[in-house]
Amino acid sequence: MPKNGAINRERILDAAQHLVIENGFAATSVDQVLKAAGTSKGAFFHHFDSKVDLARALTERYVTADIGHLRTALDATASISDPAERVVAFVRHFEDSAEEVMSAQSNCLYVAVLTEQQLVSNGTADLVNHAIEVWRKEIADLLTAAATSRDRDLGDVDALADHVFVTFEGAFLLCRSTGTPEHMRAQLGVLRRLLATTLGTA
Amino acid sequence: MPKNGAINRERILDAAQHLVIENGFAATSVDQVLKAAGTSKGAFFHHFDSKVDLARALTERYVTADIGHLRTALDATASISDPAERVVAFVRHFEDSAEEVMSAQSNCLYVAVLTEQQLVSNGTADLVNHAIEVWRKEIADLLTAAATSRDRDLGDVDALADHVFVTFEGAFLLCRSTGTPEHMRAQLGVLRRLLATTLGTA
DNA sequence: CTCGAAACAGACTGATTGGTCTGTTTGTAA
DNA sequence: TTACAAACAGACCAATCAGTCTGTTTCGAG
Repeated sequence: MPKNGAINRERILDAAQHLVIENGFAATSVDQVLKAAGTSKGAFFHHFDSKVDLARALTERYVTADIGHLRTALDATASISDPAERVVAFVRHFEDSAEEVMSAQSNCLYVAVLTEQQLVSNGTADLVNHAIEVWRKEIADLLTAAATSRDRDLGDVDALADHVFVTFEGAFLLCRSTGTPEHMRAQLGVLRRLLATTLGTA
Repeated sequence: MPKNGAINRERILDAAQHLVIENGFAATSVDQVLKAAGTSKGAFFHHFDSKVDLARALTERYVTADIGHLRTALDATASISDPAERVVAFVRHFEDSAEEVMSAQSNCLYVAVLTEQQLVSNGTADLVNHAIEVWRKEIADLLTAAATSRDRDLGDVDALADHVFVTFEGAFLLCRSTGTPEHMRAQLGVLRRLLATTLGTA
């Protein structure tokens, strides 16, 4: 295998991710990406079939990282024996990393992808759906365990689990609009408080 | 004043709003808008200085309607004497209109606007900020009254108030990704349950 | 009826777009 | 060292873009 193309490919993805999160997908031109990545058109279309193929690859990588963050939070709280306490600690884990996340990116790639129907209908949104389903399943398991241990009725557990994703995305937009990244931590704090009260972890 | 231009202007805004919500702002061309509105380039640039000026006008109108929905919900629950009960009824009001909203639009214009940095930095996002602030203030007042009447500590009331906006936007994205508009009602239901528990309205 | 400005219509333009094509460089296996 | 494919560079192209310009229509004031 000649010349390690994977490195350049990653450089393109890095530059593209930054630009797409910042300006949106349609508003980001291939030429802009090339300039930012310091590479050429030949390289780009060698690694990607088209611009929408870039979106696919971008989302694929982002989803993998996203699920990685979920696993990290699950692992970090795995030793907590009380299921309700674990749910609270799980959310608090994200609160603790909120500043770090928001300083690295001013928005979520999912927002940029879901904004454009062409990406939703061509299958790129399916990748986001996968992430949503993984989050839902893992968190629903945590919540079900907590509900059982505290003998509480949480209603629609899947919907409650989805509310974590909803809080993240909504908070991203709130931060973006106000230019105040601190909202992310605050909204995760709201989520934690609400869950703690509901689970009786006062 | 010759020929009622306001009518045609509204037609352009209607067509543009639909296209921008569906495909995003940058992915929507002026020509597409003209075709959908059944008008011409001359008409468009007579009513709008530029394409970004269209975004401004679009957002302005959307914000007005958005705040209108807030007022409607406030009015509809104004007769409820128990402040905590009113908060719950306030959220339930949006639950009841969730299907209607989601059948009319598959996403929120705010998402499309906030996706593109050019619109965030040129002042269009400031219009969204105004809407956010109005919602925050009105809901914070409701929450403060409820907290006082039930003698509860809600923590950061502004952040809790913002969580309504956060839930809306997050739910829009969840619906959009999964193609399941029912998530909107479900997420508002989650929000209502969490607030009811926190306010002690069981 | 006239006249002037607002309200349009649509051909046109220069810049930018995603994508192609030809040619060159690079690394490796034989 | 040669052979070959992957990795890349960049000129090039047709299409589309936002925006301009010239001319026409519409309508209300005088």
